[in-house]
Amino acid sequence: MDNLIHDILDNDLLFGKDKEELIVGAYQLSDTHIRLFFRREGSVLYRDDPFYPFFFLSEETVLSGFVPEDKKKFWLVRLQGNNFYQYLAIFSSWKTFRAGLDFINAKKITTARMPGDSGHEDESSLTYSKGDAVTQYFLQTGKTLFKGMLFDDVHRLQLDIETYYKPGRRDQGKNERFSDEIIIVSLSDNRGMEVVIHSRNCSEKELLERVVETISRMDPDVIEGHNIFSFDLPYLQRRCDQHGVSFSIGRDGLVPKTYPSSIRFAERSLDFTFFDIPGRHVVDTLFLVQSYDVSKRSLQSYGLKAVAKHFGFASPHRTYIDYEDIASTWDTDHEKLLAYALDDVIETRELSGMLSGSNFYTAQMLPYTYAMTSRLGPAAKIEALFVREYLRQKHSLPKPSSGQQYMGGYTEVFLKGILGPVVYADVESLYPSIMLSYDVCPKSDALRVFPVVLRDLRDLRFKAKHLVTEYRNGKNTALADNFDAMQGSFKILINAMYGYLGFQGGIFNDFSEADRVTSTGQSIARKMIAEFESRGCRVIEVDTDGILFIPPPGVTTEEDERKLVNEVSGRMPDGINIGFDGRFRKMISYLKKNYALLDYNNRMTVKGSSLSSRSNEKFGRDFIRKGFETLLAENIAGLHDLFMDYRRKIMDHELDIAEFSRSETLKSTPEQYLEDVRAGRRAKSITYELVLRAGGGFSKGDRITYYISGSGASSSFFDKGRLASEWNRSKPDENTAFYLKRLDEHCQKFLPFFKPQDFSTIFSADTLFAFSPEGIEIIRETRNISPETAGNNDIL
DNA sequence: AGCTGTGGCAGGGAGG
DNA sequence: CCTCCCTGCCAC
Repeated sequence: MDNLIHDILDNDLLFGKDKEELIVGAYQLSDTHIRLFFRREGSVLYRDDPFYPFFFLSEETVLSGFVPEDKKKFWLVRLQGNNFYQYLAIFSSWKTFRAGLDFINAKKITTARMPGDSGHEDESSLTYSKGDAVTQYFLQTGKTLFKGMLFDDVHRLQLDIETYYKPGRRDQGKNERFSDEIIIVSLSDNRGMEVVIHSRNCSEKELLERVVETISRMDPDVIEGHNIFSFDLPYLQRRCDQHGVSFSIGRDGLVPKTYPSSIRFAERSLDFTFFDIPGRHVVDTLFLVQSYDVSKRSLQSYGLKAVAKHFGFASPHRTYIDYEDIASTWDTDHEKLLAYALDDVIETRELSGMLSGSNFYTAQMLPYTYAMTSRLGPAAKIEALFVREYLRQKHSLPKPSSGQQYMGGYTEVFLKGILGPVVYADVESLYPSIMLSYDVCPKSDALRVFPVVLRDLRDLRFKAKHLVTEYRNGKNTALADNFDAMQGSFKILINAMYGYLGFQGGIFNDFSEADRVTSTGQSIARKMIAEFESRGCRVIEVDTDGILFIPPPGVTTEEDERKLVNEVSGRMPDGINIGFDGRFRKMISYLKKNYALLDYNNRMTVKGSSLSSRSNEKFGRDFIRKGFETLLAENIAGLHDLFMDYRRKIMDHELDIAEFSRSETLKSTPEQYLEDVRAGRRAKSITYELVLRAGGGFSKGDRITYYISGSGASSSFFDKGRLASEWNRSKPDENTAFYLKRLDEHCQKFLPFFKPQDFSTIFSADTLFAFSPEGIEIIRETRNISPETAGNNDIL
């Protein structure tokens, strides 16, 4: 158990099919044998067998911990995958894959189960075939795990297509979208190859043939693209079909298999068609970006160009062409379009290089392929680590417990208003630290794997981080980056372990342990508050593991502040450390989880859904931001001017569609929405009504950008939505009354900082008298009276 | 086909 | 008007 993770790294456990009687997992024991785990009558048995595709029964072993009469207590592994044979033919690298093939050929094995078999009939009903079919099937199902390899050593190819867009056609709906011709396919790889194949001098059919030939010749391990599952691959496949070109981009000339799949990012989920390319892994960088944004929440758009700019690897000489202009650019300046297409794949390469590394190293720890790992959520990965260790120790697995978690983080605002100076301190890795220091372990974890995995992951991360520093100092950037990606993969798993405890479907879930983690977190937060207060700090806000406070008068320099934080950190329980995490000149404290911070370089950051949300109109976000800056500068006349400026722009239709449109993500299918509305399960909504009226062309996961049209501030607007693309600058029909109402709603954010009378003077257009800030005072500080605090006051 | 958690705010439809 | 409830988005 000491070397759990290393053991995991050295063995391949692969999951099988989720059916009643069959194989639930397998190790690759050696080049010639695998160990198969299978279940029968409630228990898990295993046997060691010669290599797939043949296996013979040897002795069966019952796993420990299983109580046959107590079926409720133990359950067998919850399985993944759609065809366990597919998973059995997974090898550590393409080299061992070839060795397996040679093994089959050397032994002259001529029978195998064929693709399409459901795989769970009894032996007598199996379909066997001869000769080449074995080889074919072997290849068809083959995947590599990249055990022990460095990310840089794997051959990754990036792919992007451009189509000749005929205006008006795409808007007809999804079914029409394959009618455009492919004019450019750009390819690059991580070994410096960059090519653009285009149809300037050849037919589309010849273009497609060259693409298939090029990919086969390059023979990459991984194919990457931005939105590749929903656009590039299905498009290429469709056009190949139409031209009678074999879409054989898999290894050994095999064609991809497709099946519908879906992926979830926090609260949103989206459907896509998964492309399983034999012998290769497909990675969609759009998924990587969205997954990244779940924790960072820093991206405005998930489009390739926007992301490249955000991360700072967009070339300053990069060619930009609007979507609608692709066809005309192709006609007038095709060299420019070729440059544009090449920039796309180069940016995809950069993006993947930055975000893929941690998935790559996670895959080396898990019984999932690299492509699978890059699409899986964190809970599945955690569970896989546990299941793998249980099967290795030949122990049966528990069943998920039912119930729910009751507690979460502690959040409180003590002071509101305009405050400063401010220090931000936070408990380092609060939940993982608690789980380690307070010996948290699910009650169903009979082997007590949970704390061991957590500790090992932490130690491994520490070692990996150490290596990053070492290689950075030694100027070995490539190796440093690799180890940075590796420590990142450990970090993701460490942070996911708490969430897993409260996960309904987790077989090792334990809601009371999850509650123990959060309630311990709450008392640590309270202790932290008390310690800072007793040193003369005035606490502004606490949220879960972080605290914002005004240091006492004597503490003025950063050094003083750090010393203070250190002192409090020393007073915390063993294993719990508080770190200094920033200092600010001023802060606007508005509500829980909603505030603005002004640093010592006078840069302001705004946090919270009520102050800066992507679902708000851009003009509203700008108004609040500028308003807060003005407020921090205590410029009252400036606030009034700002309000008047926006009011005039709205009334004179001076705002551009980008400033007053709103965007929302479709979280269910339009059909599901209709169904729910009919059943009275949900109310009507502008976005879905809009999509239904547009008649197709939109699906789950799409972002709808719309505005409110018409006139009059009626009480409901669900039928007044228009797509942003329908807006006409020369005939602006946005609903002025609605947007003035929205402006007023945004003004409400400034209400707490003024007396009611002053507030209405500043944010009104009364022209009877010229506006004067005379006599208006900013309310600098309000003590927040929460129910809890109010109770304490009564006692006092 | 696969799935990490709670806490908090805003907006809008529905119905009294 | 108001409250209730749902959805969407965000902090941690």
